[in-house]
Amino acid sequence: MTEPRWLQDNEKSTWRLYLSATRLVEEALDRQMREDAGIPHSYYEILVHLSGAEDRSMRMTELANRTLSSKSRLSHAVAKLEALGWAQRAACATDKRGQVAVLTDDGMAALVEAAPGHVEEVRQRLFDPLTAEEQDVRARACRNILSAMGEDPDRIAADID
Amino acid sequence: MTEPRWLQDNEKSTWRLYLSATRLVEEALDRQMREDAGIPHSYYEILVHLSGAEDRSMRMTELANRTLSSKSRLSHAVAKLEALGWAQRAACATDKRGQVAVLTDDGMAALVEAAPGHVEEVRQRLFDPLTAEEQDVRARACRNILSAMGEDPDRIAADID
DNA sequence: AGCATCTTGTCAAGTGTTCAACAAAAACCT
DNA sequence: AGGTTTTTGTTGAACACTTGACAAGATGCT
Repeated sequence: MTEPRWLQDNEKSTWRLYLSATRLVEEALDRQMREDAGIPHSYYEILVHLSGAEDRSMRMTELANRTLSSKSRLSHAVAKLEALGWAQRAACATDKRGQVAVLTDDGMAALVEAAPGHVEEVRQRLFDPLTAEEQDVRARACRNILSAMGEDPDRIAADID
Repeated sequence: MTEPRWLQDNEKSTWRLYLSATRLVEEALDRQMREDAGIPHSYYEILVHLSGAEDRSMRMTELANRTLSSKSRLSHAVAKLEALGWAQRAACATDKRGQVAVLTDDGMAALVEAAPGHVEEVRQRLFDPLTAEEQDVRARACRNILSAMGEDPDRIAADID
């Protein structure tokens, strides 16, 4: 067993800054969405992905992958959105095991209503405080981190599978 | 009502990369800690803060502030750590409302046991994939974001109140 | 075809978090 | 002093998520 690669003081600071910043941002986004639309930020993302899909619908598994969600989590989430009348489930035509989640008109309306406040929050928290160069470096850094975790940054950036 | 400042395509990509990277990192850290020590990453942070404090103890409210936690959340968390025998509550000498959380010897042992794996995970996910310059820019970016949210980056970086 | 294996989506139980309500003590007024 | 307001920390209920088990259907193998 080799000696752990402990963090240096400046690395500790970087680590604390990272943790605080990312958490506070996540928290701010979530709070804004809950106050504005009554749903967690992660549910909003489901609406966004559905709205951009063909027929406003997507297979559960694919939707889970794109929203970085487990199948179980997505299943619960869609159940909740269904109860709100913002999504519906339908049988999949080509796979009898399959389900597709569909964004309803009410769901689309809720999305349109919530979008401006959400975008403004994202801008204020994540873009306005950074210079263009810092934004570029951040994007590159995120790509490197994702690559190191076996993800394909291009796929994520373009939101395609 | 003015037109929302919608995100440009490249900003959308940046935003997706950021969201994916930060979430996957958080998830990896949490998973590692749960497998290694049986507690969430956020509970581990409590142990860390207590271990660095005078007498290995801290007032609940101060501990909540430093761990970016609500009082309620911390209260539940410490209850759990107490059940594990890793923390204890004690009355505060100077304020009869107050409680201090104390790290027990068992808690310290658990911390020492879990630390190497945790640090290694942090390194692999957040430091190894980035150049020194990218690390610097990230720290600066986090500072800017925190400042914009009304937090004091220096306080956070140094972990002092 | 028949049989094993994998995939899909759900569900129940357990865990962690938030929210609102609350009691007790401190701090702040005049 | 007496009364309001604030701070401190906990609690219970509702909510969100994870895990593991599961059934139904697809896929692969021979």
